[in-house]
Amino acid sequence: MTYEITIAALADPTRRLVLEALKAGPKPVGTLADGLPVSRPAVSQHLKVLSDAGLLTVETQGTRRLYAIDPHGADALRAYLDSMWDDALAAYTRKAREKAKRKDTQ
Amino acid sequence: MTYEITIAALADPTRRLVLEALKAGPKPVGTLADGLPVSRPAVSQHLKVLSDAGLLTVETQGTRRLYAIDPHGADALRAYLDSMWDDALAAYTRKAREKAKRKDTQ
DNA sequence: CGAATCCGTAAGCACTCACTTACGGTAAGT
DNA sequence: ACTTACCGTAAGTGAGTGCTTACGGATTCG
Repeated sequence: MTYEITIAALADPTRRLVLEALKAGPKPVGTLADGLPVSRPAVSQHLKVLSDAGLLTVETQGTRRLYAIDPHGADALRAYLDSMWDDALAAYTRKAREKAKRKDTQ
Repeated sequence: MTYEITIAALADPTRRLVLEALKAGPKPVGTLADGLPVSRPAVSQHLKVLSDAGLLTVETQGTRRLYAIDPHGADALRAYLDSMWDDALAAYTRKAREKAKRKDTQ
């Protein structure tokens, strides 16, 4: 899964509430909607977005559908943040070191 | 800085392009705009959003303004991802272990 | 087989937001 | 002082999206 879709999925506050609710464990759609400030169809749409982003897993049990957090759903996003900010931090420290060296040789 | 603003700032593709461009080092607004598919005012607006999110630092040099990646800008977001998905992973492995145990005692 | 439950999807609407052009303000060069 | 370069902001517009109500499909229970 690409990290772009993951960021877009996490950008919505209601979808983050869904994830928070799922931290306690898998839940069906109706139960999730009861604890959220939006309607059940809205929750269903958010669950689709989160699933497409690879953040959730689905398990069908009869007419119910159990949604759960995918433990590896945020891996790509974490890798992106690491690559972006590790490079930035390296450039930062390198520049700071050069600055110190210049000051040293003066 | 709260992670919500960080996610919202990173959700836009053009803003991610700005960050990619700044990986090579600090740049003024005009130089950034030359390498991006949008106008200079658009870049200026994106830079404001990124700065408000704590992802960028600004340094004024005469009439020019040098923007650079803040090395600690994504810390809050990383902490959020860690707390959310470490818990999910713990719950997942715990459940898997219980499942194995049940199978064991059968 | 019929009723009820659980859920996803379609259609429509209001709102947000990314973009553009136009403008004004500040610092450097002649 | 005047011009030029660099930049932020205001105003307006169009596309994207999160929400609702309404509807239809699938499964379970009587």
